Amino acid sequence: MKNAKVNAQTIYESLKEMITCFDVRPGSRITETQVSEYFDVSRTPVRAALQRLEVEGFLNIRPKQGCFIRNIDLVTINNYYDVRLELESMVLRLISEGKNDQELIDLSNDWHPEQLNYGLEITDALKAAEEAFHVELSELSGNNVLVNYLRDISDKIRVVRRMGFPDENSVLFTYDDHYRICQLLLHKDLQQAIDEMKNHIRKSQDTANNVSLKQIYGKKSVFE
Amino acid sequence: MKNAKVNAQTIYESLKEMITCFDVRPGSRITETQVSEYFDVSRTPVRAALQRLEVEGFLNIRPKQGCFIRNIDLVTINNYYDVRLELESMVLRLISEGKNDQELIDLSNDWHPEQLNYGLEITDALKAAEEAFHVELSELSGNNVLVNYLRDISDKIRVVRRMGFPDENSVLFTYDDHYRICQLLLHKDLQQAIDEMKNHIRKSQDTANNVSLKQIYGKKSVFE
DNA sequence: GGAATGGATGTTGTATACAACGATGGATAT
DNA sequence: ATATCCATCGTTGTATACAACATCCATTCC
Repeated sequence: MKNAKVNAQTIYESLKEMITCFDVRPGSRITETQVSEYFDVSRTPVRAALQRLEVEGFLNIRPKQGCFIRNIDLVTINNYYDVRLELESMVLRLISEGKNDQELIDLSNDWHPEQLNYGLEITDALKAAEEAFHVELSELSGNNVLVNYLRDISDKIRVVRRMGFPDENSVLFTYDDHYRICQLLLHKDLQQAIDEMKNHIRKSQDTANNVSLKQIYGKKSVFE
Repeated sequence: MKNAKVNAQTIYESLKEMITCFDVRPGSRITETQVSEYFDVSRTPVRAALQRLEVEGFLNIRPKQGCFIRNIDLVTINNYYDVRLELESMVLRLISEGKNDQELIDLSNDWHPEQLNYGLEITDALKAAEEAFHVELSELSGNNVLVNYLRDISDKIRVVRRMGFPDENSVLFTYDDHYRICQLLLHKDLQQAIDEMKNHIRKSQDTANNVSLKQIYGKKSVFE
């Protein structure tokens, strides 16, 4: 890796990306020396990045032994989904009590099923946009604590969530769901908006549960 | 400070305690050198502790400038309380769907209004027990993600929460509330348990909003 | 043969020196 | 008097050396 402005921050971001995209295998071990040689820096900024990742729950540092990438655990993933369901419902409730109609209209238009702003292809950009929709929606709640927790959940379920696009049909459904939820909110139909959101999230959760984790664990790690 | 097994972990814990109890004033600046001299260690373990505290939101590290203790902000505190209300309701729902009757009975007995296990005096131990009750309750939900978020919330609202005991009466009410919530859950009366919990939490939130923050900001910082 | 021992190696934990950058204040020019 | 520049100092960021401990494996002892 070229040493173009590599610092603790960029190392942190790179490692986090590698971990959440499973470029390093869950359960595998990485050492500070390995990473520092990979990025061509000293151990100091690497340590900072690794320690932060440990606090955020992406890996586990065992004293004098090494850093072990956290295993995926379907029970925990489901726990995240359950909490997400509750918090996103809260988001909708707060939005319906506030007055952010213009922002809601904009968000709604972004996902208009006839405009297909993000295309129909299953690209990384589309998946990122799907994730961003939920974050932007939460920001309309006006509760930043809520936003931060939902961001954290997004980080933790990213991989399995991105497997929730098996075909183009699922993409169309996403446009429909997002658009409809916004419209229901605009028409102050909170309860149905919540129901739609729950279905929307449960769909993603179901595919997560059906995914064979073998395709994840089969990948080769970057640091091997 | 004597150098008896002072390491990054203990520095982290000490600093966190100081910050959440306002032994260091919000908004004030501390430097790595200050802290390292205070604990009589090098900057290295201090940096680890400070960086962790930054990730957890207790302070803000400005490059080449210093670490600034995060200010208390009543809006954010209220945001935490609002999310807490939602998540503790979820806890009750999950408990009512599970089967942890024995643990519930134990917890209930701990707070029996006629036994007064934790006394009537407004001590630190009592306040810690109040906090522990909610954590232990959440653990009965079986959802560890939920437990972690509630722990985080506890950390963030600790100070204002602990001001929610103005007199002995409030202590008695705490026994009543805790006991009643457990009993309602045991009798599968979920909705009323949730209502009681909401009242219980709102009481704490109200006192938080009425507290004059001056008594917090008036304290003298340890590192000055 | 099996268990205990001891050394070699690898890893994180800590101390320290230096680098990079921001802030401050005084000197100087206009 | 005011604005600009420059040097100094303080602070965090990084590199590196060393310390402490865990693990592994060969050797030794019974």
